[in-house]
Amino acid sequence: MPPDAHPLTLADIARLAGVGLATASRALNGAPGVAPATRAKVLAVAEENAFVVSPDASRLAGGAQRRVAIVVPHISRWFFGTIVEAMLTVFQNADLDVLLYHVGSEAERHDFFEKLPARRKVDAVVVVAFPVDEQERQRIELLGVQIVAAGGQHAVYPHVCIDDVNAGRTAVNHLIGLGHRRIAMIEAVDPEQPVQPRGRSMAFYDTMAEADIPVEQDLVVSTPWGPEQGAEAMATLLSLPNPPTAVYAHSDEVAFGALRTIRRSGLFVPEDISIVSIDDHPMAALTDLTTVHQPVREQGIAAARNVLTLLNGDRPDQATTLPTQLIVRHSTAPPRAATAKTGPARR
Amino acid sequence: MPPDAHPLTLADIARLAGVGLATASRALNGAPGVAPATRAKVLAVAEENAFVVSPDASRLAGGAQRRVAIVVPHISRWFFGTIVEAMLTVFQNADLDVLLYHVGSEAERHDFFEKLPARRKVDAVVVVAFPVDEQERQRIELLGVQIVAAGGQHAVYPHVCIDDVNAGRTAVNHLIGLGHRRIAMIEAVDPEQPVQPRGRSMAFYDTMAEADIPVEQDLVVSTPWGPEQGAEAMATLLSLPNPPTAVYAHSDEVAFGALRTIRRSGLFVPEDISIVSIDDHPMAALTDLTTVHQPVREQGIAAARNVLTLLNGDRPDQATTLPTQLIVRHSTAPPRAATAKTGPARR
DNA sequence: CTGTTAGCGCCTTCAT
DNA sequence: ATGAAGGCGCTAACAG
Repeated sequence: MPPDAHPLTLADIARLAGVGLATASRALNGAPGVAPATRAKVLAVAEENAFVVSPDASRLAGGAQRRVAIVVPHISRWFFGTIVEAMLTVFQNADLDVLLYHVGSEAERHDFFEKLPARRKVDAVVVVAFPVDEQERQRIELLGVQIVAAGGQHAVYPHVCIDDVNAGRTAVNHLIGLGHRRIAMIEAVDPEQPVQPRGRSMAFYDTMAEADIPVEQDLVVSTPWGPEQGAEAMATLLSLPNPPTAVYAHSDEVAFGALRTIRRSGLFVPEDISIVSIDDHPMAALTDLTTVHQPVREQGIAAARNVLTLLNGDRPDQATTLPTQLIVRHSTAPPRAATAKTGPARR
Repeated sequence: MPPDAHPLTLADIARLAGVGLATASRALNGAPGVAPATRAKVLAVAEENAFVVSPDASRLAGGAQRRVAIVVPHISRWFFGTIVEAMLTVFQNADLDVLLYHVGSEAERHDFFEKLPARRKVDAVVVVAFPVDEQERQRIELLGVQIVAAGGQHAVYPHVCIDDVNAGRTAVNHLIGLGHRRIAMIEAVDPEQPVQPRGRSMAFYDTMAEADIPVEQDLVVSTPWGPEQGAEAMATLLSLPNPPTAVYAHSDEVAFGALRTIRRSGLFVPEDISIVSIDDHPMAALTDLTTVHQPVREQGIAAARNVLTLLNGDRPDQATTLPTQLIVRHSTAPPRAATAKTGPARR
């Protein structure tokens, strides 16, 4: 069949199905008030001709657009890529088009909130792992656009995330349980973000306090996210007069860098130094890194479902917190018998 | 200022600027035939009110949509995420909206080519690293949608890629130059794709032939992409009666798995066995993996620029091949002196 | 150079 | 349950 250079319009479908324009529209949109037989006929004709309603015209005329926006900071990183991939799957199954916006910097993010709502390009927006300030949120919601968060922090709109504090506590407690006391933390920060999530850091201070272990400020080092940065941070830690026996890193990717530094220094993991982090990146298994697993795909799926619910007119759960789980591999062990620390060396 | 629940329209801007509707339209679109002063005035008013033309209405009325589609197989993987991130940056700077489609399976891909053109949702589509068959291409081009490829193979539409054969040859020659003869290949394939890129495999056979080294079929193993798969493939290789002294892997991620298997077997890299691959994944540096670097961001940027050129009415280069480069780290070394077992076991 | 006038493809009352 | 008519916000001829 010769491909028609001119895509069919709703009018064509209506004619082919032998019904009126309005009826065809109602049928395609699943609107009520169409005889089942009529609807089936229209749907069949549409199917045959690979016809899909034009989202552009549809929304111009006041309908929904079946289009959502995903706003993400660093899509090339595993966490973000995975969560986006999961959401895409859900959205595509629901026949929603996805507009992707990358907001690495403050400026880009400002730009996004400036331009998107201005034209109602989408029915909903999903922000991945970054905060939206109250002004931005109001601006966008006033325009009737729904907002949902994935993989971030608590918020006033529906969001799905993990409990960072809890994950961090699990990691640190694992180290403490092994008998470590000189525990360092490599804090990962995003220099581009005006406000940093604090959960994973708080977890450290809280857990240490509960165990009555004073934290030395030298043992806490902040660094931008990334393996190279993790490597440097670890170098700083190792150059201390009295280095730590264990390290808690905010993220696996930071830990990977730290691991390299440790090994290049001629030290062994976990014999000389233990390391634990959060995420369970695919490379963690290959590196034998003990870490706290977080369900990434699941967060994306849940967030996408929230959008579907919202678009469906229902109210999704305000907060969804997915469970994390400690995965013990071989990067952690009791500290070298310092003096007489008879820790319960399970594992 | 109280955000207007009703976004301004072109008519509003025209009125505020004291000009006619058409003039405002022309001014905003950079169309010719507008007095500089008038244009400035319109632009100023638009700026003040954060007004942006509605792509939906614009395209409905026959204008461009300033919207492009990116079609990508596995966005959660480093290569794809990075290339998409690069393209996004370029597109956002050009004020183009990006529609993202994930096509993991054949079915999804079919779906894409079925529905997208049907409604002219975009001005152009970029396919990332997967082939488009002739029928699909024609279908889409007949509808006036431009098509461009990134990170894939040669094609009839503008494409940017690396020379896979050349990259592979570089890798294999490195091994041969070191003195290896029992060289294995771990071939990565995508079970979902009907047709596999052959460049990296051909490179192996060609280079071996040129060096007059017969390739034993046992030393070639195919596996789906992925670290775990690479690990298994390596296990197969190691269980051979006469294992290879060097391995050429199609991709770093596969090599990572292979590395683990080797080390878990108690063997040392590169003393006992050398390994080289292609990509230069960020973890390659951390793993001391010798690899052939390919410029990923650059491929994305070039492809995006091609789209801009096309949208601008010009013809971009039909083929852009970006250079690759061997990065020698510490996963490759001359083979152990065949008989004597005098390994300098550094590390 | 600038304003006026048709639609673009669709959804929505409003009738029938 | 269905058809007819108006208009969504904008661009592309046309006039002036």
